[in-house]
Amino acid sequence: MYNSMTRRREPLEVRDPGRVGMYVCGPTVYGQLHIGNFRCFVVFDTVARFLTAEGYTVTRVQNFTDIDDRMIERAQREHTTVAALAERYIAHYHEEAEALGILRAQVHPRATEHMDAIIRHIQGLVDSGHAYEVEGDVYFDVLSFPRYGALSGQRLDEIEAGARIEVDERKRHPADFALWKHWRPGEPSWPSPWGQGRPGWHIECSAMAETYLGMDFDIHAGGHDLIFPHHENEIAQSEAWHGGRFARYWLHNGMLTLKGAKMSRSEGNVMQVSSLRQRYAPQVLRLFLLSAHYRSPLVFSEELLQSAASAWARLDEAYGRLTVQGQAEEGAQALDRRLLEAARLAHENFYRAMRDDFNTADALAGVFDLAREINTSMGPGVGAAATRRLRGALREFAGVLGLEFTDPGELEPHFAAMIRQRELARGRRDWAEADRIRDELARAGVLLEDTAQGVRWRRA
RNA sequence: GGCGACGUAGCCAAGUGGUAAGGCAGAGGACUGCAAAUCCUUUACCCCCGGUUCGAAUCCGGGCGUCGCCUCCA
Repeated sequence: MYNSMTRRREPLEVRDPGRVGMYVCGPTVYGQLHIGNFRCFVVFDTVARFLTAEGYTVTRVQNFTDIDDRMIERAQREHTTVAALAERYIAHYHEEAEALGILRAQVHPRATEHMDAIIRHIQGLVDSGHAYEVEGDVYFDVLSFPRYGALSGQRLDEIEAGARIEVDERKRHPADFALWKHWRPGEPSWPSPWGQGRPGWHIECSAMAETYLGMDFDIHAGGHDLIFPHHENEIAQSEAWHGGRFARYWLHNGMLTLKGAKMSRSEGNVMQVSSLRQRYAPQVLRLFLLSAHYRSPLVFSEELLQSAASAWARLDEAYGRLTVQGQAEEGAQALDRRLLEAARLAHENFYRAMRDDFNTADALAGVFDLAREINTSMGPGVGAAATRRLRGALREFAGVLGLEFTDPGELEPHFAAMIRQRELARGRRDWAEADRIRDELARAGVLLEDTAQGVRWRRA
């Protein structure tokens, strides 16, 4: 898998055999989340699912940033408290995440619930000379950490030259960043050795990652836009205090763009998951997000979602064919063998692709290949054992990708009776009656397909 | 100005040295009472110009273009 730190693909070598500790930078919960935010969570949920399928015990930690400038600003504007705002949008996250099939992380820590660890960490940095206090603010001293810039490739003199940083005369270097911010009227605050105040943005992730995963944990993941300064600063804070390595592998997903620019809450060019969900099945949204490699930028468009919807229908219908057919005691040997071979090949291709830096787009190709084989060969003559194997294979692939097939269930008896009536009508070439019944069933959500092997039904 | 990514068919997209997966859309065909679904066939000067190599979409150099970061950001 590709490691942003080394800019190379590397084999996964975990700290503790059989275990993967993974920290995903979560959202700041000041408002609705958009599909671009969720690309990250879907991608790394898929990574976690895959690593689990590979036999690792995965501990995923995904935080909520529930105290920062925007939260304070939004709370004041809405005449509510920061805490209430956080509760509302954490619930919002969970609702949308569940709809998208994102598994709960083992831990969803919140910054405000880890003040002790945060303050201890800042104190450690102050004590070891990596941070300094100015008028109740505490800043990290980037010049005290020689490796600063290793992840992002930024050089301190260039950062200075960039001149996009507002000059704060109190800081020793323009790139020094706040670990602790002094209290101002109307803001939530916590007591600290430097007076009432609140943590800066980056320190919470260091403190929480260390709390739950320790140093030198396996995978630190997040959006590509977090590389600098957020992740760079996390590394500096953690490694300056503890020494050693903060995280082994850094994974960054590409941005989702809309109208030629990164989808961003501050830019306003967003598509809310909540509104997309009204028009597209969660599997469709997920398939769309996984249709490109996770590190590539991805363009959002309705056309692509339509395309994903058609693609998902293809897979779902192939799966449906497995549930309503293939019940023969003794299957046609040649056909069974052919299908089992297709399943074996799909399995091989799927996992090879996923092992290659989580190449979901490539992995999906194997799934579609299997779907075509099912569409070609599946019929009443296929044995039950082979059918079960195919169903298991498809469900396994879907499970790794976080997709769930529609289970058509048993056909209700009165629908079955209607289908039999229609067959009788067709037998006497009473097309008007046959079409009438078909239309009625369609309105009830049961679609009929007349095939060479007989009539087949599926749900709309 | 600095750091980084990307440019493959109408659209999306995989493919890191041996003449191009997969999906969507289109066209033609098969099947069908019709419909739907499905299957088959079909569409690529791999951004441009040089270079390395027996051989390059893949490596190197130079362009052009798009995007991200350098400020809150998944």
